[in-house]
Amino acid sequence: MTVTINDVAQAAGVSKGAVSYALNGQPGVSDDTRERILKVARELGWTPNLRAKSLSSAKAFAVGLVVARDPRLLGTDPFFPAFIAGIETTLVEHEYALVLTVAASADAEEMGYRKLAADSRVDGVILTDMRVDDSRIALLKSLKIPAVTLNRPETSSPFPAVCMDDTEGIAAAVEHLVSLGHTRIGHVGGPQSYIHGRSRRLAWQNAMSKAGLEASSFIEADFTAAGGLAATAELLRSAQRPTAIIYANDLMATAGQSYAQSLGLTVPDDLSITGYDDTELATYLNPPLTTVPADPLLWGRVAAQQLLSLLGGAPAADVYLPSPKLVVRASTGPVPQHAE
Amino acid sequence: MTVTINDVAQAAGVSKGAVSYALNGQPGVSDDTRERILKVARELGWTPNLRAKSLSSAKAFAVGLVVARDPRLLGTDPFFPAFIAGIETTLVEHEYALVLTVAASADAEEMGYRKLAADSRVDGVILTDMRVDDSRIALLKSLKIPAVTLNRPETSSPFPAVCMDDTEGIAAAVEHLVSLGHTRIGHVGGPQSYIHGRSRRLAWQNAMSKAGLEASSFIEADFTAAGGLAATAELLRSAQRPTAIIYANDLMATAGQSYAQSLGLTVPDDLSITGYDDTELATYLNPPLTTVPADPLLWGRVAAQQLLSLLGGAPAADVYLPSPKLVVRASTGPVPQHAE
DNA sequence: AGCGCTCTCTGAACCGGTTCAGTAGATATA
DNA sequence: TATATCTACTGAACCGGTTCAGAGAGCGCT
Repeated sequence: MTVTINDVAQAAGVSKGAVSYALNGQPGVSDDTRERILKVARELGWTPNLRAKSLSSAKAFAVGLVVARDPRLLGTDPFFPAFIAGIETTLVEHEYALVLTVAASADAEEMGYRKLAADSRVDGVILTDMRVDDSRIALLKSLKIPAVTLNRPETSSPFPAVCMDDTEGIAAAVEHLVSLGHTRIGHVGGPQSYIHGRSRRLAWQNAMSKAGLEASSFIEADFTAAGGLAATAELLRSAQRPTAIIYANDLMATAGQSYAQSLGLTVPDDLSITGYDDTELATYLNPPLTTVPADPLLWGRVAAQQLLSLLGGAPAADVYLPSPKLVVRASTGPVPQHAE
Repeated sequence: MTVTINDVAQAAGVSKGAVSYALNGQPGVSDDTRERILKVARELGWTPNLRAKSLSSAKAFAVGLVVARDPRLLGTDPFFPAFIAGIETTLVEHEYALVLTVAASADAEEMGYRKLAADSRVDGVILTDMRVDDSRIALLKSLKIPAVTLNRPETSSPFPAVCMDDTEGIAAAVEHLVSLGHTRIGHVGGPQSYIHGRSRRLAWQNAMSKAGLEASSFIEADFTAAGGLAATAELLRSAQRPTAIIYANDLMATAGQSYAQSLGLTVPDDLSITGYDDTELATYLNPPLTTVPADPLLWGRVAAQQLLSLLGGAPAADVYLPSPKLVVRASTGPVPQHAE
């Protein structure tokens, strides 16, 4: 049926071992013999059997990604598909595959990693959505699975991180709004249990105090449209209603913008709005959204590269990606006169 | 190190073969011996080595999904993440894994399937985004990979399909608009090379002629926000400007709605709009979007079930999922007076 | 010539399961 | 009692690679 290394050995008149050495570019065969073996293998149309390779070399030639999200909300996050696509661009070049697991709960997430480990499905994993005190680090350490994290967790981690600073973009958003005369700039953040939820809030806080402003209007939301709406409603109800809101992602910003408009407010005349992610839709909203582009494609590509080089035995060193720059569109404008 | 079937055999005082039979619930060992072997295996903490199983049983215990999309646009489609989550809910129950491939081009897509086949990474695949004359069917047939398709392709296909009728929802949208007095109802469709792009257009056409209306305002777009905007602009420029537009997905509808609003039109007073997908954001737009919920989670779950039972040797039979029903929100309203 | 060394290659073990042919013993059949 | 049948199990081959110990051949050096 399919041609095996045995067939090649027989056809070339050498032993299995010699064929293995020749095909893997290892020493142990002369150049002449190597050429001959390769030629025979080519003629016979031999292709390596990944399963056999996996068994004997104890490698899976695959990396894993466990996505812990409410499945119903997973579709709302534009980050993952693009991130996965980025991972793939690297993997295909190295004949690796991506094994994807979706987990609905924290338990399921842990089980996901445990299954990947127990079945040796993967040689390493990429950790996204790092949490402030992330139990996965200890888990993976105990499971002895190499990993790469997106951004460096606060917990001490033995795994290399691929870092993309999101504070600069948020700070730029604050500065941009301040330059437009805003002083009451609110922030609708993501869950503060996530390091990116927290770092964006801190970035907003720091930029605010740097500008001599009080960072008082903060609402912790959950990155969903529903959460964005609720947080916006709360901010707009408050006595010192903000004239601008910085959202931790585009989805919440869009929901907030729509909500504000439904109240009769005009964006940006009555309320300025910024997002984070720069989803495709952001450009096509009315008004188009001022936002900070995440670059999930690049992030995925580099994270996968990082993981593969870690698997190849390279020392674990963090990689820093360029900080994304604020993209100014029409959802931000001068502070309203009456609010001065 | 890890405990193998050999260790169990030795500890139980039987042969490897007996252990294998016992662990797999196969005949060939007495109940007493089986019990004893299972007990020993449990005590020793034996877990099957998937790689060895894969090699000897020639199965991968994984299914594949090749997503062919421009990676940069992948994030805009809320379908995939939820669909994948649905697949996962089935797979975890059966100890199967999902191998995901992202392909940017048609060539890459074919390569994706070929690689999965050559490496025997998967035991079967799920085909989404069926095209009118879909080359993947012949490809998979030649590669001898079992498959399940989303909806039945027009090409004759040996693979079972999981069908979810989208025509009913579109027809309902037309009827809904007709009942509101609209007569000029346009359609912004997806690429007509996709069967779901085409079937939605046909559903619109049929419903229109059923209502005695002319289905003349059709623009073929590409499911992206940019495409939705361009198509909307074209429709609104036309002499017989439609008073309502049915979009083939929410993303285009949202972009269209924003564009219309940016022209100073009011939705739905000047223009009614419907989408397709019922993304989370649809509820939180201003106005909230009338749309047809796709149920990617269910679709994924059933497709995976279908594939697994196919792999288990069940005969290939199509499955029909309930047709999604139109969800009416505030983006549709009575036809404008002056347009009567 | 004798020794050691390197280079090339072989044969077999090994990874951890599955599966099949064969056998011993118990049971049924005539 | 002799024979056929069945059950329960063993031993070995097998899946398709990797890897290691060791055998010869060829070479240089003293």
